[in-house]
Amino acid sequence: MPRRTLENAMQTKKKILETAQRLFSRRGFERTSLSDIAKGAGCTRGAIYWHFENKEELLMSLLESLEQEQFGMEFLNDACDPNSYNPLSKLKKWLSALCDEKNIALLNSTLISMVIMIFNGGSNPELKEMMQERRIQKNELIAKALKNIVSKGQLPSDLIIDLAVEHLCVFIVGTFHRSRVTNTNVLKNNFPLFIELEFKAIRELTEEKLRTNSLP
Amino acid sequence: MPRRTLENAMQTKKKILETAQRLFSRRGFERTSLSDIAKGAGCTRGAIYWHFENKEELLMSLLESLEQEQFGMEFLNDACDPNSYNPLSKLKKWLSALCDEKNIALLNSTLISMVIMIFNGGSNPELKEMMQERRIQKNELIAKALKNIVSKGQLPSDLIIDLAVEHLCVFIVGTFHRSRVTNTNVLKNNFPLFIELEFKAIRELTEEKLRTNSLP
Amino acid sequence: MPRRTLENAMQTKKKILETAQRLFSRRGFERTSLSDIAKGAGCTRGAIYWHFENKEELLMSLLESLEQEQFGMEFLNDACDPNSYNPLSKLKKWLSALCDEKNIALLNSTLISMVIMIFNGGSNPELKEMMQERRIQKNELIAKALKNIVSKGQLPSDLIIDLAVEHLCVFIVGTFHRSRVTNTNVLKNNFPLFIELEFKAIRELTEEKLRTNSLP
Amino acid sequence: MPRRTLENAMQTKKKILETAQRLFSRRGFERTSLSDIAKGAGCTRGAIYWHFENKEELLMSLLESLEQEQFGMEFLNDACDPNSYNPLSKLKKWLSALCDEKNIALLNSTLISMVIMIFNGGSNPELKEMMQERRIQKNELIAKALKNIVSKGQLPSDLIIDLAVEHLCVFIVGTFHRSRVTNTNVLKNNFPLFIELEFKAIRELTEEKLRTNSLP
DNA sequence: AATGAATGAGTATTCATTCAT
DNA sequence: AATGAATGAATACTCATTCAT
Repeated sequence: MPRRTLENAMQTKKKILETAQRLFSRRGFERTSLSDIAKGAGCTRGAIYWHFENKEELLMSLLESLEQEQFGMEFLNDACDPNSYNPLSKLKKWLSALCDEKNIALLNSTLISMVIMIFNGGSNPELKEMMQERRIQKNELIAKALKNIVSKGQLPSDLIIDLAVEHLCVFIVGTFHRSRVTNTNVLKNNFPLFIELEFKAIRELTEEKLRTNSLP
Repeated sequence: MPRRTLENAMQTKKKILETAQRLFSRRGFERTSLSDIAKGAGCTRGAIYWHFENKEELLMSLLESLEQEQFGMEFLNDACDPNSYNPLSKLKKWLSALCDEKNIALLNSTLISMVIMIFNGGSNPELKEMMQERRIQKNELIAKALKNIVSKGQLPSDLIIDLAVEHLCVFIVGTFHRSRVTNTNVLKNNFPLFIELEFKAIRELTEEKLRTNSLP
Repeated sequence: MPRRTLENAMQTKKKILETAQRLFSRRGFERTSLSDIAKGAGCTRGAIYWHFENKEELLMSLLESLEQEQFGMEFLNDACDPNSYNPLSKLKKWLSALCDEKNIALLNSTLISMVIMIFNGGSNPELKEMMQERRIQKNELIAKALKNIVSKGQLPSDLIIDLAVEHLCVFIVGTFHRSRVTNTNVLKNNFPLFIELEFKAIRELTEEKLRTNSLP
Repeated sequence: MPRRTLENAMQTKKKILETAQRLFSRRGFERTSLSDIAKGAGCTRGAIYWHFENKEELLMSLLESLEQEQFGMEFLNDACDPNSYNPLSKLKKWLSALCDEKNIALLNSTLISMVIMIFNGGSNPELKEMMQERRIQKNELIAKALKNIVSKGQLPSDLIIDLAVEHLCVFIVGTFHRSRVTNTNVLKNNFPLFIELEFKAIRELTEEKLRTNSLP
């Protein structure tokens, strides 16, 4: 039963995207055939090719939608704003958003695992590079936020920014991946606590570094 | 020129395994064909089928060898030993091993990325479960070590073990993944420092939790 | 902006035909898709189907237009006219037309190559037969012209018509194909000369045949 | 029923080649699918891919075999040999070979029509260029032969080589194509005669050119 | 112990065609 | 008169697997 109106066409496209997301996440890009997607979306392979150039473009379309689903990025941007009154709290809010219900749901049920897989699998070098670049940009944003926080006196003025960024990244990445695989709620329930500890650690970073270095 | 006996056969098998490891790590399981492996190993597809049931079994053989390449596990076991004089230092040593040259090399160049990919991609459910189980076991081992350390008075007696395990795991997993993707040496060069900070955080965990909970 | 009536429709059809001619000639029938044609004509596939039954019918429409673009046929007809004063010069004029600028352009840039290709490729048997018939008709026309020329005393009365037709056809076909592939101007620049030589040869045909046959 | 011995494998390859030749000639390259060939050869598509890289390579293999089936090339080479006693007769022999039974059979029943089609159809630009080059080489060979014949005094010393080559080529190409499409035996039966006339024409070429040029 | 030949199912992609709007 | 959406069959090609030798 062919759909002919614009409305129906949009629905078809949406269904294809949804199915692709579901299947790519579940089985991975390679192991998902366009046949599978077509079957799942209730249309033919041909219909997919009407809406998308090819399989890769379908993936790219999916990834673009990821961009817009990023939670809490406004908080990170706020933390970089020199006019912000309390950038530290903004940064903490951003970290909190990483572990809230909605984000965890995103992590577990959607594109993320696909993205990780694509990134880890050697699949698409261009895609990989694109992601690498995005990571670097985010690191720079974090550095900027930290500098801003230091300038507001909320973190020690002798903070070694690179080190702090790295420590924060380890914490973020760890939280991210741990959230995906753990089956307890320990992390989720204690995330505010962990955040506090994280900033305590950052605050003591320089001092601790001096102490460590002075050891034999 | 007839290949003479066992010796040569073993060499063929070894070459197949090495090539498979290299290619699976680089391109992923799906995108690596037996033809590729055969070509890389200097034999024919048929030869692979002499040594392995099929492609999956070849993968499994590879994974078994992973087990034996785990670095530093003896330190974690030592940290659990009630007779150990200084279990905390053992635990620190285990953590250190995670970020030393050899382990980083392992992370970046071998099976690990393959495993992650296989784990993230839904390829093999049994494989996934097997890995989940191993993770739980390791968590329990860490819990045991922490309890042992507490009993030796090296960590506060009111330490909330679950919380500490989780915090440590976030740190470990974060370090692990961050090592794989970063292109700077910041993490590697400051790992001892990060470990010290980690234990400082753990030491303050309970106290901080009480303070956080008492907030409005 | 509504396309107003017949005028625009005709223009669309014309554009489709032009594009089809160009693309069929360039890439061949099989390798040209209706999508390509639609794109080239600035319309959609659907529009093509409004004007033509299907791809084959589009081709047939194109071929019909070939009929009318035949250059110089009036000269050949003139050469057959018993009332013609100088049929030989008419025949020469017809041959000349075969190699003039316009015809060469036609040969190289239009349907002809398509026709040859279709004819050589077994695509359409009916088409093939249609062309075969046309060739026979043309041969008969040439025979008629030669007889007329003989009757006017412009060629020897003992001319073996069949032989002369064949010789002329070899010359025509050779010129035709050679024009298409050569990249020099030698043929084009010397065509009048070649025509003179051709008739010289025809004039000596019978005599030469007798000589040849009398050899051991 | 899989074939396993070398002998059988060769037979399979041969059958594939034969079928491909037959089908390519009959229906053209594009319109012949590997499925058709496999069916005709009594094997699977996979078997074709065992013996040939892809469809194009299968075609190339076929074309290479054409090279070796070229009749009479030794005569053309002989005609170029400065030590040849009678190069003119060698050249005539080469022309004769073009129209003998065996060659005509080749023309009508084998690869030739495929080659023509491929050449006319825009199919493969590389293939086209390859053929163009071969044609140029052959022209040069003919020029060489004519010069040799002139040097032996068998053709006038003022012969304009380029012109003679072109005239000969028109004759050859015309004969070639006319042989393919005609349904009478006139050409075949009188070919020696036509050759004699051809050389008569060439002999008079320069003289005739001077006469033509001096016309108003 | 290993090769070389072959199978057959599966994959992405193309394209002529249809048809509601 | 023409569009845009969709179908479905066909196509070249890949690859895990089988098996006689």
